[in-house]
Amino acid sequence: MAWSTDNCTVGRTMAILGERWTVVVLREVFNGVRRFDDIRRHSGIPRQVLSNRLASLVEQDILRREPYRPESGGRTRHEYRPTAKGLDLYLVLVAVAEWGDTYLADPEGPPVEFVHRDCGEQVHPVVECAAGHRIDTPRDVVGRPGPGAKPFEG
Amino acid sequence: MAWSTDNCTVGRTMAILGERWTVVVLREVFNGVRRFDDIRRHSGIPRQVLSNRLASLVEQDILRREPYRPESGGRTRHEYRPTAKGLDLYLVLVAVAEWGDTYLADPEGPPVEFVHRDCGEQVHPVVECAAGHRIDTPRDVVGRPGPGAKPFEG
DNA sequence: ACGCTGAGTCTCGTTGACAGACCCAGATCG
DNA sequence: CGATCTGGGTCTGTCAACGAGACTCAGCGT
Repeated sequence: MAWSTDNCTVGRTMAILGERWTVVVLREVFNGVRRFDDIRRHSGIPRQVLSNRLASLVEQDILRREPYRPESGGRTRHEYRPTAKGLDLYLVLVAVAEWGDTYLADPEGPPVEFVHRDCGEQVHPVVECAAGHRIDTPRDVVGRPGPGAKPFEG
Repeated sequence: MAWSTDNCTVGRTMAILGERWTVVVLREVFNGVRRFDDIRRHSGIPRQVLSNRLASLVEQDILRREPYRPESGGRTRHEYRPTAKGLDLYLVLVAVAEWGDTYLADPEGPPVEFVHRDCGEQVHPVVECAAGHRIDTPRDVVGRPGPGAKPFEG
C-alpha cells in the first residue's frame, strides 16, 4: 500500500492546463478559431492573459505560430494551430466539455455540441482497457505502481 | 459560421478544475487517499491550499466530508469521498493522466498506472460517437451550435 | 505534565488574473 | 496628405490565489 502515488504527471499536467484559460484557448483553436482577436472575442479572455497563454503554449510545443497573409491583403499576421502534442489534448477537452455540459450548462443546454464529422452523432469520451473491455465506473479502475514508482515512507 | 462558441461550459468547468491543485486532489481521493494529511504528504500540496481546495470541492458537491473513527481510537476525524458528480470527473482524470504520462513523465516512466480491476490491463480514454464509431483524431470531430447557442455578433 | 499527531489557521511575500489605457504598422477614407 | 480603422499587441495597477513557514488546538499515550 505504500508506493508513492506522488502527484507527478498529473501535477505537471495541471501546472499547464490548470491555468484558468489554457483549456479554453485550446477549445477555440480546435474549433478553428485561430487568430488572436477572434479567440479573444469568442472567449472573452483578457488581452494580456491571452497573450501570455498563447506564448506559453507555443513554448510548450502545444501550439505553433504560423504566419499567414490575410485574404484582404495586408500585413503578415500569425495564427495558432495545435501541434501533435496539442492535438492529443482533445481527449481532455472532450472529457471536460462533457462534464461541464452535464453539470454546469445553462438550463437551455450547452451552447456547442461536438459531433462526429461522418455521421453527425454526438461524441462522448469513454474509458477502455487494453483488452478492449469497456469501463464505465471508476470502481473498475485501480491504480498500481508504474515503472517510475518510488518507494514511499509516510 | 457566426454562432457563439462562447466559453460557457468549458470556461465554467475550468474555473473549478483550473485551480492548480483541484485535479491532483481528485486523483488522490480516487486513489483511496482520503485523509487530509495523507493527501498532503502524497501530493505535496501546501496545507492552506489543500484546506481551501477541499472546502470548495465539498461546497461544489464534488466531494463529501464524512466523519470516521480512526482504527487506533482517538477523536472523530473526517475523510473526503467523491460524490456522483465527482466520480464523473474520472474521465477527465484518466485523460489528463494519459496525456501527462505520454508527454511529461520522467524517463523511467509514469509512477502510477491505472489498470482494469478485472483483467489488469491498462486503461485508456477513447472517444466514440453515439452511433458507436470510434474516433481517433480530432479532425473527425466538429463543433456545432447546441440548444443553448446564442447568435453572435463580432 | 509532556510530547505526539491529525487537521487545521495566521502571516507574509510572490505570482497570476483581469481591466483599462496606450502603442504601432498597414489599409482605407476623405 | 492626414485621419481613422483594425489586428495584435504592450504597460500599469489592483486584487485574489499560491506557497512556505510558524503557530494552534484537541485528545491520546506514557
